[in-house]
Amino acid sequence: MKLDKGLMAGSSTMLVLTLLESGDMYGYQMIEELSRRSNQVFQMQEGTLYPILHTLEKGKYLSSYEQQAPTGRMRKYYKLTRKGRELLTEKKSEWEKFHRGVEDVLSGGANALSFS
Amino acid sequence: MKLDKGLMAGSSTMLVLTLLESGDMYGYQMIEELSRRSNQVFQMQEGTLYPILHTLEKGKYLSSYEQQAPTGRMRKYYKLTRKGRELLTEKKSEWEKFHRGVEDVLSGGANALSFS
DNA sequence: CCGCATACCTTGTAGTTCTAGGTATATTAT
DNA sequence: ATAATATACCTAGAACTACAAGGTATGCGG
Repeated sequence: MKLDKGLMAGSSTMLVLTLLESGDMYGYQMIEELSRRSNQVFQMQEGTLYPILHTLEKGKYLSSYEQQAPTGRMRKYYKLTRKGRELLTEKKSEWEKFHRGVEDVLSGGANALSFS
Repeated sequence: MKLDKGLMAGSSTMLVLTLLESGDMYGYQMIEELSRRSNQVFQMQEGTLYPILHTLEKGKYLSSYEQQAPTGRMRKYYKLTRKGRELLTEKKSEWEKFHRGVEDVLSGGANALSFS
């Protein structure tokens, strides 16, 4: 990533699952799509992505199938399973909580004006 | 943390520096204050905080001094240095970029409606 | 034919957090 | 008095995550 890599930890899985929400994709494509959607902020490395995909597949969060590209090359597509969709829901909920927490701290304290 | 610990990676330093922006604090107090400001979302562990403080002090981002509490106990207060303020500015800027990137991906693609 | 983009993969390293301890003092409950 | 709890600091080792850097292979353009 172009950012502090620490920031990515914990959100990579959510980002990958989110991509697959809009349709099956193969690994290389996910890297490009993630870059495109984030305005080039996220440049995920292959060494980051592939292990994530393998772990998610082992855990039955994704399934995969091979398909020949128009060019003739083989591509390995990944598909969200039901379990994967559930995981994504959880991850998004955690992100919301985390995000709100950070914003609260940055703004000097939760509910600073909530009771006014 | 009560959240996926991966999510915290990379933002803990920013959160600690942010706390010190509003005044000198000692470690134990930071943990309580972080919890309070985040509505109990962030429960930083001592094993997380103290190494961060030591690393920041080694890097001259913080200075420290001891002071006796009204109770008689000694407390080690930390203070932001100029270098620390600069680091905080950087960290906040990175957080903004990261945060925007995640939201863009979650919403299905950057600038999806920007050109309409 | 050679270089580049595509497409997949793995190993080892570095960074971060947490667990699980340890030490010590002050307050509160028994 | 004494035991338990809260305060307050610290560290070593385990677990997880991302990356760097390597490898393999195919298709296309010059």
